[in-house]
Amino acid sequence: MPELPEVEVVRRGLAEHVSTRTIRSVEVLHVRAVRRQDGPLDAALIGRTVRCVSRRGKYLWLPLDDGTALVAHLGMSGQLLMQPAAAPDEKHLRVRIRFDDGGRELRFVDQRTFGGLMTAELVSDDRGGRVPAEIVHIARDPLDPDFDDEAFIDRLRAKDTEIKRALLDQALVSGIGNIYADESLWRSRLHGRRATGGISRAKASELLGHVRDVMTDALAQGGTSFDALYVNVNGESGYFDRSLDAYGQEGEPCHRCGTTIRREHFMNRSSFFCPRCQRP
DNA sequence: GTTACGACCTGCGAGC
DNA sequence: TGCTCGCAGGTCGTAA
Repeated sequence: MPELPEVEVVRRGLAEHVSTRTIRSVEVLHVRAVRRQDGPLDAALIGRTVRCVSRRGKYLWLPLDDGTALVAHLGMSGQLLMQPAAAPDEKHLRVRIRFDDGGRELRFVDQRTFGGLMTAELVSDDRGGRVPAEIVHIARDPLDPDFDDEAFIDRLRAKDTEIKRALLDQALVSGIGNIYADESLWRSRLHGRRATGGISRAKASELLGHVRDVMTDALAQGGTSFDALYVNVNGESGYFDRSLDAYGQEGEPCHRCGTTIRREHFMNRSSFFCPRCQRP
């Protein structure tokens, strides 16, 4: 489950490998990987030069020299790999992009096909930055220098829903998935089913601080990897899974109070929490 | 306008 | 050994 730290690891790796390179060919091996693309992907990309690599939340995009961008979302199992042309194809290779310098090619590999690539026009956001039109509804993420803490707290407390549901709402705050939602709530001693309206400003601010901390910690360790699905552009795994306090810890003692961590179903997924530290 | 929920998809492990 | 079923979960479309 690539969340913000994992996507940022990928962005940094891509930036080293694709900036200023010109696309020579595009090969789509699975149509579902380009289901959100309007028109042929190759026609939109061939001959275009990549300027840099940008990110908002879990979305990555490569601004191109014609004012458009190649947008990527990794979904649950997507990988963007830089591979030598001679390297054997991955089992779940979906899209291959070659560059005119003949160097390493960019491969989009995705087992569960929840991720995908598309091109989009770049439009201005609320601060004058340029973002793909398809993702203007995605909120800034907590590591974005322009993230507005006070506005987030206001909108969070104004919502009529549960706190974990709000954390996973990418239109409110982006980049948080199931893993870091559970970790942030554990650090904040909040149960995910707590009503957003009942959260004080101070508690909401504390929660936001923990969201930032857990993401920063994960980023420093190369992200969270449970298996070979979650890797950087060189196919290497991160180590943050060894630092998790709640997610995946069902049956283990809470690192704070020793109470057994429990799991419950919530929003068609699993939530992990300490029943003593995080009371509903 | 806001919220909730089902569908999408594939590989793996458990159970029979 | 082989089959079935549940589980993992991010995003979007639709219903309420």
